[in-house]
Amino acid sequence: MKFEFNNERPIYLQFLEQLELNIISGQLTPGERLPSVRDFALQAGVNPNTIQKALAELEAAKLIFTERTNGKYVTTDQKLIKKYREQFAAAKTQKYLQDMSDLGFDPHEIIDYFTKKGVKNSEK
Amino acid sequence: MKFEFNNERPIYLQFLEQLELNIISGQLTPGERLPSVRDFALQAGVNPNTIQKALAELEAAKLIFTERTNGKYVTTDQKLIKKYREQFAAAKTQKYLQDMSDLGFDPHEIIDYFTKKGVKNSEK
Amino acid sequence: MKFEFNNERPIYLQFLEQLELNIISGQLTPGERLPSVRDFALQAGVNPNTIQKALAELEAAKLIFTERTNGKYVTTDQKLIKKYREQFAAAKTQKYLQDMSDLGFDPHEIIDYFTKKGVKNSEK
Amino acid sequence: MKFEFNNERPIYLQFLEQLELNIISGQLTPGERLPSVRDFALQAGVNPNTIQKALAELEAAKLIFTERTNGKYVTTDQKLIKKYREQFAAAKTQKYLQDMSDLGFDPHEIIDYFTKKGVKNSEK
DNA sequence: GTGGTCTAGACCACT
DNA sequence: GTGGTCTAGACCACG
Repeated sequence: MKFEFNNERPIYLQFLEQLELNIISGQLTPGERLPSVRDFALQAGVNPNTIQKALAELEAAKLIFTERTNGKYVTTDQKLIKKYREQFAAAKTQKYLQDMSDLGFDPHEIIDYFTKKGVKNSEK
Repeated sequence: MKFEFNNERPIYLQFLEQLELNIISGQLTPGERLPSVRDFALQAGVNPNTIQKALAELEAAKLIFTERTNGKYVTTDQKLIKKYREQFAAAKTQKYLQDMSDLGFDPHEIIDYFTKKGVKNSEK
Repeated sequence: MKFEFNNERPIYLQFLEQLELNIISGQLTPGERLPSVRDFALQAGVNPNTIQKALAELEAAKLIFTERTNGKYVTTDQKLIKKYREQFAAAKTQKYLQDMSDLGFDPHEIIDYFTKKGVKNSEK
Repeated sequence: MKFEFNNERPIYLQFLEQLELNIISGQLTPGERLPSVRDFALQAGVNPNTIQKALAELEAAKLIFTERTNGKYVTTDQKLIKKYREQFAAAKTQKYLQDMSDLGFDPHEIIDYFTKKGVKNSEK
């Protein structure tokens, strides 16, 4: 796993989001054991406290759980993962439509614009 | 004009973006005089300095200009506005595609997913 | 006479400096009658008050004088004009040398740099 | 570092320029850590906000960058620094030649005038 | 009345 | 301790 950060937003948030993405996209499989906080910190080149903070929030969201003394694991609740994935996709799509509509594109234009750009990508 | 802010991000940035959107979407016409800094501050319910900071950045981006002692105006450079509009749309689309792809949707799925949501909108 | 202003500095100052330059460079001859405040204002496209303020300062510097009810005239004191011209040139040169030296150019480099640029101009 | 201000121009601009000069003249080395905003404010005897404003502009110009919670640093992009140095020198030289020419000195006189003053300096 | 600058002082998130 | 944001309030030059 690779992590990249910029200075505009809190590092713990960026780490959190990138890890969350790895979980809900299926790149980390349900039940998989996570690296230790220390390892994460080394990998990402940040302070262990920063990792702690991020993992604590992911645990609050039930996307990971801690087994006492054994480490942290990706949730095995596949329904939950799917739910998050759906939520994410819906939210992003909603936001995208809103942004384009704010820009003055009407729905037809948005679809045109989008498919033009999208098709390019899909042909790579 | 209405302004709404949350406290996740700096107010001046949110104000800046909302005003920028009004300009590049054409809701504010080129050459139009903007409300005074003080009026904006009252409207938005924030301190005039906060408005000032946002407007200074928009001026640096050439989207508005100042006439000494007379007020601030939307740029009359329509090409520039169009350029920003294009950039904005491209960036948002790019980001949306990236987000969805990170989520594990492959390009065809994205288009399907999108058009499903998009078509709903276009039939309103 | 043509006047051009930008919005960064007070208009009356810019007008003042441009007029002063016209006097000490000899473009306006000693004793020459100046246009009326109103005419200046029309020519320059600014408020008559702005012109007044500038002319008042030039009068304080003795570069122009007022003949009651007859208008304003360029000073006839050629020594004074020459003195200003000298002062101006010395100040500008001094400042230029200071600036370049602050930039880390040593005197030889300055002369080289300058003559290179200067010669280009003189061959136009 | 010493800072001196007059009240003819905004303090933040004067501070900005003096710091910029220190960077492009090489007095501050690439990658060097700057004093904290608060320290600068104490040194210069002004409000931290004033310093902040100046530094924000230097950051926009890429001459410095911020490391979150750690401080601000001089850019490490030496090419950029050189570019600014060149621009500065060219602009100052251009302006000087323009000023002298406005004063009625023709190009040869300018060079004579300048070398007279310049040579004095170089023999110090 | 307009924008611009500045201060004093406060609070916040981050590491 | 760091930078960043925000407020309240003040003063100024300009036209």
